[in-house]
Amino acid sequence: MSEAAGGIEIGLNAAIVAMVDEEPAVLTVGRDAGVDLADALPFGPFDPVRHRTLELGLRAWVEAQTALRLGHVEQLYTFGDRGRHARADDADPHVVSVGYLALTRLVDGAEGPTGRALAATGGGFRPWYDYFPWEDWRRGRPAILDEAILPAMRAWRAEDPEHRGLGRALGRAERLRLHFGEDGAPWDEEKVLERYETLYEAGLIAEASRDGRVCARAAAAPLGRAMRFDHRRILATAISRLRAKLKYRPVVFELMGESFTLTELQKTVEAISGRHLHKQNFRRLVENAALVEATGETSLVTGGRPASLYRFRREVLAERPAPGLRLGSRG
Amino acid sequence: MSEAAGGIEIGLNAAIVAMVDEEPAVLTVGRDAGVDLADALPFGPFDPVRHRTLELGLRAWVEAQTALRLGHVEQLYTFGDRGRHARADDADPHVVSVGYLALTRLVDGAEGPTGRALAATGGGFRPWYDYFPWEDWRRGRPAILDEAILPAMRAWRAEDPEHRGLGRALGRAERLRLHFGEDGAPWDEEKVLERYETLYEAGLIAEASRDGRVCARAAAAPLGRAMRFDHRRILATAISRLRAKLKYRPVVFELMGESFTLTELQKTVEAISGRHLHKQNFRRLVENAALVEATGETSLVTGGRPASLYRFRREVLAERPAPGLRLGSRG
DNA sequence: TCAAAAGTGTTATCCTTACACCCATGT
DNA sequence: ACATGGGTGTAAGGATAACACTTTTGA
Repeated sequence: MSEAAGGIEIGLNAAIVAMVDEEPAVLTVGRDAGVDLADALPFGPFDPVRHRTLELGLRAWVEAQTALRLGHVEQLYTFGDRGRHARADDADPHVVSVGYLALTRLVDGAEGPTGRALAATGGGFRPWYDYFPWEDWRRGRPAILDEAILPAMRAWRAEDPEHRGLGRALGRAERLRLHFGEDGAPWDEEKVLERYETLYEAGLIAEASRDGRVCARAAAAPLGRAMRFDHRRILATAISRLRAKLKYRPVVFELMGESFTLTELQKTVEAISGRHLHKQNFRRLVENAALVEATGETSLVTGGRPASLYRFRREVLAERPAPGLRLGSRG
Repeated sequence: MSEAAGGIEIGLNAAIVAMVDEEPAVLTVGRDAGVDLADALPFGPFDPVRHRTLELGLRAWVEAQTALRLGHVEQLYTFGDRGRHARADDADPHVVSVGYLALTRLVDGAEGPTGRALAATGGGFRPWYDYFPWEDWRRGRPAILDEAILPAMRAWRAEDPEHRGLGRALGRAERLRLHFGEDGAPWDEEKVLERYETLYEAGLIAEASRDGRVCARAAAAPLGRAMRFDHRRILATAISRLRAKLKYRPVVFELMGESFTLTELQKTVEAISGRHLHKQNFRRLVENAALVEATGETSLVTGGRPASLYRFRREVLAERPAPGLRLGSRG
């Protein structure tokens, strides 16, 4: 019980999310080291001598490197996987990495903190649906599902060795039903991680080849943009969490400006949850959740009738135990 | 970006939960080292050379040391706090600890794996409400709330330096309302961690004295049994998570035997969620969630009319996207 | 005058809550 | 017979889902 396993490093990985033109986007760093062609999430080592907590450590290096002001910051998961994190060779020091989700607001287009952020990291904000095109149902069912994913997944299901989950794990058919909505089952937008992991196992994700899997299909027509190490998995975790949290915590407002129209708010929620919402119901929802209040001003940039501007009512935090946008199945 | 912070150790802490006579109990290890008088959660170092993932590492040492078979295992949170984990002196190596929740079933009273588990660790399973007496509302509002906690917390609220949360943090009055149900607000049984942290901040938790806080009140009449380091915080996290998860995943069954009566199931759910449920509504809930099926047998040990025995329907896992006991506000 | 987007009112349906009553066994 | 716990039916209320329609601007 006293054998210490020394030589471990703690890495902090952050999925830093902001809205860029109605699109949820994530900060990626450039391929500065030239090690790999894929995008990576910003990464920083945790130094327990300088920082009292993991979150403070994260905030410190993010703010130092990117000049972004982080709003909501949330720990996602700690990964200790060998073979996923590091490349196959075992010589490098072991890195246990703690994944974080952070929300921020971009002040301006190209100037301001944001511009400097991009310059400093050599990367930039990129729409998260570039990495997960099958998660964007805002304009209906994504074509990639029926054209590429489901045919391949049905083949994978057919070659199922035992047609049933062993022990408590789900079998392939069940996972296809529950996570991908096969056989008329509903699509659950929160199951982003489950879908990613199932695709990974089925060998449809380019990253899986590093894990010693055959990726014939992945090589032929890659599903979404790849990322370094297991960063795409961290991003999938981040999206899952954000989509879930939206419903019981007012996190959207961390991504919005000071004032906004109800349509802008709806577009943001739609962008995050990846689905279309009914205008009328969404408005009533916001209304009787008392999440916002009118500023009295109107916005004329909409193209039609001017829209009232609203601001977030901070008071709800003190009023309601779980303030959020409890979108039903239709919103 | 390349400064490595070496010399860190990864510790794995598990809140291993099982039912002991209608009480949720947690495995604690004895004060073998004699270092501290308080109970501790079982702890093991993570050795990345021997174990591929954190969870496998955890399962390995738990099974080696306790002979328990773990069912559901779930990562809770990773703590890097200095000053909470380690004692104040900075000389010892930094430990980042990953908290886990694990559910298990005790096969027998004193023999079998359980007995050996107790013997091997020098500790045993102890009701979790020993550590959190204010969380047990099964027999109505706990007396300790009105007798000790709320008076002290009102005093703490009165000496609030700024009467309002600074920035996005909640003020003392709001926290008392939302987390402790002051001023007619409802009690939310999932806010176990929030309550513990508020009590900690208010100086009512014995453990806080190690963090350099004055604990006049804590010394006079300690609230609940203390634990070593920040283990009670990990346990609070575990209870919060389990209470929440109960509602959308069939985790209760990890704590039940193969077959059980509906009343036994209800008692277990009540024990975990810490509140009383209406019999009729609970039964209907279980019924149309299709979570169980009758075995055909009956139990005669109830004292009244024999009760039908049921077993968990594993098939729901494949049928429903979120099978659980969505207890409403009354159950 | 028309397109585009904002904003309002109303109804059917389901799920939650709550209540009241009957059944089978041991003592 | 009666106490004890097991088991069932049904009505009221509130939240959700879905519908169609009016209003105000710019071009």
